[in-house]
Amino acid sequence: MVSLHQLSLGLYSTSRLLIQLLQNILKEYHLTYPQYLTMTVLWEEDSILVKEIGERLHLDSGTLTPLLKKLEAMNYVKRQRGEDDERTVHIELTYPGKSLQTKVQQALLPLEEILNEMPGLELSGLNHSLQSLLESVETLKNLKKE
Amino acid sequence: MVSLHQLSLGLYSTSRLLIQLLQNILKEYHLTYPQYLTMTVLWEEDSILVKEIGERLHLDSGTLTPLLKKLEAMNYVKRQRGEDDERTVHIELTYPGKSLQTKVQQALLPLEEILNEMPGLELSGLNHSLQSLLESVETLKNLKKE
DNA sequence: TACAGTTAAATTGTATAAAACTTAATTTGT
DNA sequence: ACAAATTAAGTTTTATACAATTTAACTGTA
Repeated sequence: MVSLHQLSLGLYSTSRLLIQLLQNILKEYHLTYPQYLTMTVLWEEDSILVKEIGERLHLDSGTLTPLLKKLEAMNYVKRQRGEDDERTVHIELTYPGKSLQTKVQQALLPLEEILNEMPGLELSGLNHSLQSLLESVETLKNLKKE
Repeated sequence: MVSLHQLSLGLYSTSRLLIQLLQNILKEYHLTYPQYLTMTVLWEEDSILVKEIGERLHLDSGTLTPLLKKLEAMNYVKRQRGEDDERTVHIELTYPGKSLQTKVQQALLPLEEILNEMPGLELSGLNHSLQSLLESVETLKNLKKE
């Protein structure tokens, strides 16, 4: 039986330390990690609702609204009320926001390569297990909602 | 080659969602997850320096100082300046802090069992890979310090 | 033994997270 | 049609994270 304590501490520590490495690279582009994540969602699919960004990153409006306002202030995104449904806000990339993609991805490549070549690390297996655990945890969260 | 983006997002999401499940249980004891982690360190070794707690949890004094003051306000720990070295602060469990251990661990057991029995989840392998990645990331962080 | 360098906490400032609540707009059930 | 329920963002509050700076205390060494 795996200790829940050890598993959660491992996830928590590894996640935070890896993000620190990433932020070190991202700071050159004035992006925090959650801001970068938001941009990656938009690079994959432009013009998307706040709610949809939240679903993909598991973040809610309390986190995203101020974050998106900062990205707007940096002129990386535009925010527009939906015409059909006035409750929604559509997020669109600006030209500077789009051009950022290549630069940021290039800047992250060296770290990606170093990690993939790290001896004794089997990242694809880890990645796969993580997705399974994520699904299980989501299932449990939804169960408790009833 | 495993995508750094996908790996970090998996770690980040899974960590946060799992912690949400844990907080749901911990709130009955008025503990947040980082406060719980701090208590687990003290349950393993009582009377320890802030710096040592920080090393085990990878947290610095900017996070721990206010957190420990809250635990002190709840009467779970005592904070004492070192007599030999006035710069240090020793953290000790109070009696209520010690008694909390059994209660909290009991309360977490059901979730631990559910996760261990989740079909398709191989937690011990995940746990092992996580520790390897954590070590690699620590190594990289230390390299960059130079 | 001065004293530059280091160390441990604390403080400051910025940016998340997430629960709880509010507001405005849309949907639904009858 | 229309009141009730739901939904999407935003706001508020509390608690991290963490970089950067500050302060006080300790240490090695010329």
